[in-house]
Amino acid sequence: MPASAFEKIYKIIRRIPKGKVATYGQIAAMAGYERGARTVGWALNYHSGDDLPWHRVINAGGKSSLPEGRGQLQKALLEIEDIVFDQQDRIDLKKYLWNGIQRK
DNA sequence: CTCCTGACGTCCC
DNA sequence: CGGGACGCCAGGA
Repeated sequence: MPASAFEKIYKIIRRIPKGKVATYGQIAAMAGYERGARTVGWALNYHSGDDLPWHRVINAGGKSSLPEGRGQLQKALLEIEDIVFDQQDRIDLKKYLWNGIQRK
């Protein structure tokens, strides 16, 4: 039982399959907060655990919003998941964006 | 109760 | 194309 909105967000993020990525807005929309993209990021920042594939969460620009420090870590983790970055350190959302939003 | 902040998104200039 | 500002939700002081 989702005691807080975080629970829902965490749950959704955990549903992200390997090799796929999701944007804050997308997750927010799936959680029911289409305009609460910030809340998603805030939840992740507040959360501290390895059970959450936070590295699969990126911004609408297909890039990590984190500082270089965590950004580097995130990039490394994503590369391990078969995700590639372009010269601009951006991810090809057309190929790696999680289509779980369709909940097919 | 009010003000501020935050791993975003989108519009406006 | 780049930068600035507002809006969104939730929590902490």
